[in-house]
Amino acid sequence: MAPRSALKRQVNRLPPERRISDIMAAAKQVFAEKGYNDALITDIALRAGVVEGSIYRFFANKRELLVKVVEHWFEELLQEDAEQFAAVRGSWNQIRFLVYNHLTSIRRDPALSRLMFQEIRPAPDYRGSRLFDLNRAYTHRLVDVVKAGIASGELRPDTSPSLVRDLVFGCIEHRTWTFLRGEGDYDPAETAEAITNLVYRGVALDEPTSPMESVVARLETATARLEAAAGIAPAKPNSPGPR
Amino acid sequence: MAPRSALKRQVNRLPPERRISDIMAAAKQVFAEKGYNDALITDIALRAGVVEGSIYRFFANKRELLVKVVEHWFEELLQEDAEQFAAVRGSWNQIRFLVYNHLTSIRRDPALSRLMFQEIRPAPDYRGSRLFDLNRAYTHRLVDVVKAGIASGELRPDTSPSLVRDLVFGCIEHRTWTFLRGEGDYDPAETAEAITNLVYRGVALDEPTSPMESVVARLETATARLEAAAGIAPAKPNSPGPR
DNA sequence: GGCGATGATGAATGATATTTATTAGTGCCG
DNA sequence: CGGCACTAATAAATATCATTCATCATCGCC
Repeated sequence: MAPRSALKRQVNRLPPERRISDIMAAAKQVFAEKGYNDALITDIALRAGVVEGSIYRFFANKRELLVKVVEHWFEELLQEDAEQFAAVRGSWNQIRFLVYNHLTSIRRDPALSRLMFQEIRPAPDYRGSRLFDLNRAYTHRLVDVVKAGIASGELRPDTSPSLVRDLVFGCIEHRTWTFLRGEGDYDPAETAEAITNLVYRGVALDEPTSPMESVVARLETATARLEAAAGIAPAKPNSPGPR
Repeated sequence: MAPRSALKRQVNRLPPERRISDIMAAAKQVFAEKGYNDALITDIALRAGVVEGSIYRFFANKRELLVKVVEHWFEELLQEDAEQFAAVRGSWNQIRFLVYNHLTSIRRDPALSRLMFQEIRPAPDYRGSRLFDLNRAYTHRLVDVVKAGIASGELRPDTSPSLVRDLVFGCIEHRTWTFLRGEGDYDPAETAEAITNLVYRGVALDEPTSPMESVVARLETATARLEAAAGIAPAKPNSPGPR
């Protein structure tokens, strides 16, 4: 066939790992700035210093690139606070820690959180994907907390751990949509405290009694309010649940 | 310029209202079946018996068409159960009614619910849109329930109504994602009961006591289970209704 | 029964993701 | 050393839609 061009071509000779990470870094920026649909492969290629076609050597298509970028972010998220969490004692403090952490993660990376909620999770191939497993591990910490709380006799034995998980993470996501659309802000400490109190009352046999642990306390910006609320609570034991 | 075609054209002469409703009906089907992105204007036009260009006489673009379709659906949803709800007494029953209704609406129209959650709500122009107002009205009923419950002394005075709203609707949406992706199902009655009990305990001064009202009971698909659970609850009459 | 006005038509346009023919490098074998 | 085959980068071409617009069918009016 006829030659397509007579121009001399510049060839990018960086090693593949480097080009991949350049592409992913560029993609992360562009997806975050413009969202999935408005992010152009051309933009990403330009910012990564490669040409469109090169992206397709490493990623099957635009969506796979998105998935890889979000996976990478989520993996970091998951590791970040594992040892901190291990030090927290008591159901109330543990729930609060996880709520606070989630609120903080969303606030730190609203654009990627949005991509996760809006583009990744609703997709029909989400279940079975790596991100599904990662997210499961992430939210499962709360399930374990509830199970442990039941086992130790602190929480009602008829509590459904997965329902608590949906209650907590659902509430957080619902509450953060305004922020995710760029229309407002929230105080993670204050919000975490309010959510935790409400949920804890729903699952505990007694009102919160665990001492505020230092790990958690350090995260607080509204400690005074918290202690006031803890003082109010009437300590009335509950009847055992249905079934 | 040169004529574009020598073929005789068939002209659709239905009245505009009819063509608009045909287009919206077709769009509703196609969006529901394929989702926003994979729905082609060509498909919609074909199914509506009009030509692509005609759609643009009535709708500025594909997205406006989507918004109008979802608005239409949501408006019906909002009216449907207003008088039913008015008959429900007691915070527990009211919360349960709203939760049950939402779970049922999602289950009845998963595709449109998805479009609402995935395409409409995250958009930057959502706030200020008609759907924002409609959704606000929809969820505000729960806010009113909580406010009334506080006023009547049934619920804790330090309860945040908007937090309860986010807790409840967030939980429901989180819990329904599996179903929305077409991967499972749930029993609205059972789920509503579980959510309501958990949330109610978090906000109530005492354990749930309202009798199951007939309006709610009629909606049940798992009546037996519900009544068993109700049998357990200590029968203590409630303070009078809202306001 | 011609004459504008109205609005329906569907081919053209434009924007983008993706594919592919082509070519720049790279190293091996003679 | 110098062609030669292989790999991988390039950018032009293609494919897929949403959207626009020049044209024309139809209707009401005279």
